[in-house]
Amino acid sequence: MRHGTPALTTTSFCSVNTLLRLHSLCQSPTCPNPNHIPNHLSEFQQLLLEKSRVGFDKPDDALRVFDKMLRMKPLPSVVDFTQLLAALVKMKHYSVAVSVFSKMCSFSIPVNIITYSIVINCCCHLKRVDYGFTLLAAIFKRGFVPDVVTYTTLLRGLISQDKFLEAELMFKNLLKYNQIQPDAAIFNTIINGQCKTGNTSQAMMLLRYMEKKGCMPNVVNYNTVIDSLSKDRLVDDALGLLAEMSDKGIQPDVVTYSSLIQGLCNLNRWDDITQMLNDMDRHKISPDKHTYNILIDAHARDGKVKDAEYLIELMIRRGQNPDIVTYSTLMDGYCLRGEFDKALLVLRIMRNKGIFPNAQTYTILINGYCKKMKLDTAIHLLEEMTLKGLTPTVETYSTLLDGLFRARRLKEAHNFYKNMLNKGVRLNIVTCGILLYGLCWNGLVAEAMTMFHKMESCGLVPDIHIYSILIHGFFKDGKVDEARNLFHNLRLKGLWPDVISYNIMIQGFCKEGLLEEAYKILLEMEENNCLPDEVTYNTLIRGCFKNKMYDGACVLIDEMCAHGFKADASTTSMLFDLLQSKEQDPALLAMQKKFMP
DNA sequence: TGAAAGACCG
Repeated sequence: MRHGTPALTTTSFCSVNTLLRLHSLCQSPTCPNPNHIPNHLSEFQQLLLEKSRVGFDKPDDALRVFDKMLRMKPLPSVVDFTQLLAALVKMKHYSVAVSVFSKMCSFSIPVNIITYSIVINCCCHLKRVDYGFTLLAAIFKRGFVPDVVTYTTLLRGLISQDKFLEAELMFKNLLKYNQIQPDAAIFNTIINGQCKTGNTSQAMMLLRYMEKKGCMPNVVNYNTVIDSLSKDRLVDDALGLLAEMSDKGIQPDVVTYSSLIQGLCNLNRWDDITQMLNDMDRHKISPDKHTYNILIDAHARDGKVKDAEYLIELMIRRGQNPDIVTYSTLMDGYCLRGEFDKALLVLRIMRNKGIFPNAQTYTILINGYCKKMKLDTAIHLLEEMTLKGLTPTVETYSTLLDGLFRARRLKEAHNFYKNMLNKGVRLNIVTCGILLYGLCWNGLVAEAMTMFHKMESCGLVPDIHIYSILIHGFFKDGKVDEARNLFHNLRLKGLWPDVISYNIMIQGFCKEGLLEEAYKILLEMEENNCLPDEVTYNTLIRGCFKNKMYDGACVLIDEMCAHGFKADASTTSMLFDLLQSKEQDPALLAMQKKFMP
């Protein structure tokens, strides 16, 4: 079997890669003299260099280089042509790369497996993994042998198009039929796919498996799993993997620590975060832009905008430039506090720094105004962003739709929704959730059900959150049987209730005075390994109060405290009112002793 | 030989 075509050798051609390196060097601020052109280059090379200096980022320039290459004698090597393709890929001009490749084929320019792999990668980025497989067929037909990179690229393409199961099967077959010697990268592609499809535990198993197969996991493999565990709020498991890494002599890097810090931020474990930062310092790993952005986000979300501002100063002092994410995150923090003047100031600062707000930045701002019920300003911002040539995303429309529904501006919401469909915005599960919630919130449960069936027929698979919204809607409408049915059918749909849906059931039953059924839900949660949270207990306790079941409330309060939860504001005030009243129940008196010594 | 694939931020 041949391994590619022998390269045509040439010494006269200044490689595209070299050009690009020069190009980026000339663009970097540290370049001593951007106009300096070495004089030992040929006229043609200087021309190329000139081109690259003014900007090789227009695909036209690359095409001109390609035409020049075609006319050269001897013809540049397969490596040179491949480098041109790689350069186009680096600039994300995937479709141009594909057309250059097809031209190469029509001119019978030699190509090899690397050339093919690059083009397959382009197809995958263009969301046409099917073309990628057509190319794989061409590879076989021409007698080339796909290597592990070719397959990794295809697997990634499948996964990026939500075909993870196909990717997994293909990977298994590649191993089974010994088509590749798997490396850490291809394992990571699958591990990452499992993580992103919510199967972190399987990812962990694959991490173990690769080791058994003699492919030592590296820091990237660990980072992938650590990140996923952190996102699943299983930071302690992630910390366990960190310890394991050091046992195995695998050095953690800034990505490892950033993921862990992210996980700890979500749990507000500030002491542990400090310890991680100290650990990094000890290991001489400096926080990078991502790390700072994570910390800034955590502080901003927690309302600590002053600390967030300080962190931005700190990152600048440490040589990390704040980017659009940094500023957008800070803006989000201001919006959360309703400090819109400051949010708008950030927008101005960004522009002054030459960082232009994108659709997501506007969406954050629009979301902020919607959450504070300033719908008209939000709508105005939508117009502004469109005028600036930014295309609102499905998230932009969704947040506005949510605002309109909550403000009970139904007619506008309806028009807005139609408008959004006309613009060709593809609905996702989150938007559907917003629509269903909005309809239920306005007492339109029947419309919500119609919409629900419509979304199912469109191929959107409702998740537990969607069902929770509908169940909540039914309860709100007093339709207990419908709510109960929907809940009991969850298992038939292959879904497990989560703590939120259980809480909705408990709240619904309590509202209807069905305390026994509510309590049964609590038991069911424990059976299904879904631990009750503070909301669960508070809801049930308030239900007991309302139905004068003070003994039950007493027991539940003890149980809640034993789990480390506290009575929330509404439970406390309800208890306070009860104690003020004339009722003299022994259990009430006992509670009084407990709470008000 | 080279040139291609994998992890972290709104």
